[in-house]
Amino acid sequence: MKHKDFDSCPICGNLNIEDEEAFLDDLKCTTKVYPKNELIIRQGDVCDALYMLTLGSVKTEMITENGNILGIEIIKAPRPLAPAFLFSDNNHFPVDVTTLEEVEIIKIPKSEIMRMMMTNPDFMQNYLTHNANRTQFLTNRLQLLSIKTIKGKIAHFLMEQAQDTTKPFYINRNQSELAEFFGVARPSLARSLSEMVQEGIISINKKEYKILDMNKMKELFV
Amino acid sequence: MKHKDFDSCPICGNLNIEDEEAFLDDLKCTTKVYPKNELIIRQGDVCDALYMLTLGSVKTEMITENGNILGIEIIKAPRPLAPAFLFSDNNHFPVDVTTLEEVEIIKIPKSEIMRMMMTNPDFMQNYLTHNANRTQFLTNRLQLLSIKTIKGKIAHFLMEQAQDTTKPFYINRNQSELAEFFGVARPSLARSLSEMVQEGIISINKKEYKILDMNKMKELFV
DNA sequence: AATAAACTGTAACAAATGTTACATTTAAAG
DNA sequence: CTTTAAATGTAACATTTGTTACAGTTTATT
Repeated sequence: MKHKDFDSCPICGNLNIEDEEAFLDDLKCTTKVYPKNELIIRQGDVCDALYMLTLGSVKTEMITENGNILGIEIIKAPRPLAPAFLFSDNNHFPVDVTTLEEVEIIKIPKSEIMRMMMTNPDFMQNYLTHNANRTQFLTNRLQLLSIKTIKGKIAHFLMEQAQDTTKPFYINRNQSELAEFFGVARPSLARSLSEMVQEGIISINKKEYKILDMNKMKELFV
Repeated sequence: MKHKDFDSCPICGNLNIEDEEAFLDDLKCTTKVYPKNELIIRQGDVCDALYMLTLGSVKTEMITENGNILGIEIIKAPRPLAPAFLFSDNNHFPVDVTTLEEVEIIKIPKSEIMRMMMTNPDFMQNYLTHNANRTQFLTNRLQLLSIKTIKGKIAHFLMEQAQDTTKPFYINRNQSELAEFFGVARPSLARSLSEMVQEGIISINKKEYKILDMNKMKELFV
């Protein structure tokens, strides 16, 4: 048994071939196919197994991969559905999950996941890294969202993006995307940006940004 | 070697005594004592080991345990300092950490943590659970913060707190604490609350809340 | 029971952001 | 190069929230 997209799975990706074969044959799990537009996981459902989406795509209200919030997130195979919640004390799904097409889901019991981790260091490393990345992402979003003013968010974001804060750098998102990322209205963002330019804090040329006044920049984090 | 507060550590707490002894004796780690008011970890530092705070307390700018944001978080021993970041791809500390008093920190290499996990199922379970709880907490905060209006935040929060939405329930935080939790000003919260009462959506009696109109409640999540 | 402290309600006003609308500029498609 | 669509700049106004201040209420302390 060899799965088509096994390699691109964030958790099972880097395992070597031997392991992959043994891994899947060995795994006590149930595979299930769901039709299109079916609600497969309800908010509040107990999460006692890892749901690995292996074929198709589902949608869920969540924080999306590219950082937008409370939008509909579309998850495409292969990806685990909520790997972090499997081990939390309050192990309930935080959201509904609905299929967008016919999907295949492998349901792996928690005990099996733990066994795999104990026996396969790469698997454990991948699992931990995947969750760690998610945590870091969430922390970052939370820091950004907890800044009250739009100018503050801009300042935080730009300082994070600029490797060298003395040189110009590129942001490859347009204003609409940035506004959505910040959770603010597009014209409001534009106003704040142009004010920051007028105040001599930054300069903008298309998608090239430059920080001109670091002190004023830092004052914006109130 | 037996550590005083070993049992109250979220990760090493539930291990049985045998394990505890073997565990600590066996562990290839370095213990270090830092004086008061020293910056021991800088934002951006590479995080290649688990920093376990075993004695004393430190402060860090972060999301606090009780949910307040971008405030100064005070961490008291025993607790790991940033267990999630150890395994993330971009393994850098997101914040500065400064000692508040003389502290003792055990620095455990990543490889040792992995070895412990492989050999000690309880340890692995604890580590995973601790990180999972953190993730769930962050997701929850993010959902709350991403609601734009104060009334929306209130609605979200109350619906989460009420086990049975048809019966009255208690919130044991006062208005100031709630306002801080929501990241809004106290008088603004009071205004929104009293408007929701006037509109017949909820009733409030001291710290007893009741949801009166579920439909109007749900309309607030715009 | 008296006093002080903390908490709550509320009002007037300031500030920030959202909304709508439209002109202008830039990028993409033909 | 022309035409069209997308992105940006900006203005007027509405709405929400913050700020400050203070009075009324409740709770804790003595």
